[in-house]
Amino acid sequence: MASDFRKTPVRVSCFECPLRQKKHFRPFSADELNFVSHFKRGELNADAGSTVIVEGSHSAHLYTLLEGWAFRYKILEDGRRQILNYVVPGDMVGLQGAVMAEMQHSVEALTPVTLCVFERKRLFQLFEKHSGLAFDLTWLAAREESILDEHLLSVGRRTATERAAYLLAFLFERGRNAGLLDEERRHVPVTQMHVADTLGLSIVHTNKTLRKLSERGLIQWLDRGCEVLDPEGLQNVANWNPGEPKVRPLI
Amino acid sequence: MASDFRKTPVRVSCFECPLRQKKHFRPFSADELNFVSHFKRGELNADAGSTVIVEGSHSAHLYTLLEGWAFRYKILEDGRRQILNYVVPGDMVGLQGAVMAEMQHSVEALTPVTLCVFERKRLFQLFEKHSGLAFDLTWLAAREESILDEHLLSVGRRTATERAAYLLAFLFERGRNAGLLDEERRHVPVTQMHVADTLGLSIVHTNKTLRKLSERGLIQWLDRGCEVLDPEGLQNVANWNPGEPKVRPLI
DNA sequence: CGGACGGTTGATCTCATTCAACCTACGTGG
DNA sequence: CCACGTAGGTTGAATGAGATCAACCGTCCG
Repeated sequence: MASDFRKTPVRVSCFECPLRQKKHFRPFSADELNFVSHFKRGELNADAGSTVIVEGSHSAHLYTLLEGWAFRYKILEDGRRQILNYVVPGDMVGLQGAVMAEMQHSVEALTPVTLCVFERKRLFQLFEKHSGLAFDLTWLAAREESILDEHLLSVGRRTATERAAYLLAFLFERGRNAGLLDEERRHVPVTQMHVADTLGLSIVHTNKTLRKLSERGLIQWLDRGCEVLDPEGLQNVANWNPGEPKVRPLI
Repeated sequence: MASDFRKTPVRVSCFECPLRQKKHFRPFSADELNFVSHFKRGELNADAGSTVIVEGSHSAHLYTLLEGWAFRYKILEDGRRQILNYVVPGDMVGLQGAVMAEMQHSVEALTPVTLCVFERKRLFQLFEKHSGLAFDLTWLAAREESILDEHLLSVGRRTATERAAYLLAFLFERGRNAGLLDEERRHVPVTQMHVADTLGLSIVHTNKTLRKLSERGLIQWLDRGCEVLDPEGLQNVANWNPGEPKVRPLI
């Protein structure tokens, strides 16, 4: 599983970072850009299905997803799995391991992914010399927190149909903001197993619930993934709205 | 609801902060202590049951809980409520509102509480001049995240009994570390309604589940609260362990 | 003294799990 | 080239965990 890694030296320079160009991300100052380009130590490539970070590990690195889809999850001893959140380009993973002792969750790639690798040791330099970036880091952590809040509300209090609608609307929104989805590419690369493990449902019931959403014309299920036909319809079913897409930081 | 506030000028000086003395919190440097004592603009007192922060508000403040128990929650339009996490002394609330636009959840007092009030505007000074405290802020955010991860695992994948055991073990642990509980005072001040809304269960089923835990001698339910008799027993039922209690930052 | 709040219990019902097939697409090795 | 295994998806039937409904009790409080 965690075998197909190619850890290469920096390939995409931060100066030409494809993410930075997108209007969804806040621009760096020249100074910050310079720092980040030194902070970045390399890139990590991993195939779909490979485990990028293992729960319990003490990694010397933290990462920003540069390309592809991934997800964070936890498992109980007997194998029950809960997917905690999804990772799209611009999201940071491994911060927990960096500021606390060890990782409390694992991360797995949904598609082939590329991650920027940063050295944990240098994190304190970021805090010391670049308060703007430090603030951004906190911003990202606060945002992850508010996403988890919404997921918790969903799993705890929404019905199966509402949950499924919420999740797909959420994934569509995130994918769109990260530039992974647009009018042509509307394909969210998850299996029904992923949906089940995110929503806290069995796979059979997930299947039946998704089928209902299909029949209502809100989504279309394809091979290993889902096409969101009516994002707003899903939002209505879930009684959720994503709020204005804000410019977000990137490290 | 949000009526019984007494916002007073600083009463407890940070120099004599009762929390700082406890060995669970990391000590401040003289410089940091000085900054924080200026950062703090006052105290907020609220009665049990009062709403301290309302979802959707744009508060000019952020807070650290100095005394008492509180909780964060979200509600759906039709009234379904999900409790997201509990707040104990030393925990910060309102950071979301400070770094992002507005609060995405509400906060309510479980007992009479005292909060230290900080001015949001000054937050950037903290990042600029006190990287150690900025790091601590990130540490706190990362920790909140890992707690939410565990809650999500619980609500999504644990059985009702496991969930209840986890929650009570968790609350006991947090209360103990924050100095709210000890050999004499073992009373966790929640109603069964709070437990239900945390676990995503109905109140009836929560009652029956808690009863089973009582019968097994793990807890004892009292008026408006619960006494944890066997924390380790609960941890075993839930298949959860809290890990080494680490020294934590405080702002 | 009435009402609100918190807790308790039994009966019934339903949403979701589990079990058990079965189907298709895909990849691998004989 | 076919045979087989695996991954993902689908469907019906049986079962069960938890929700809902409906009482009822004690305590506190205005």
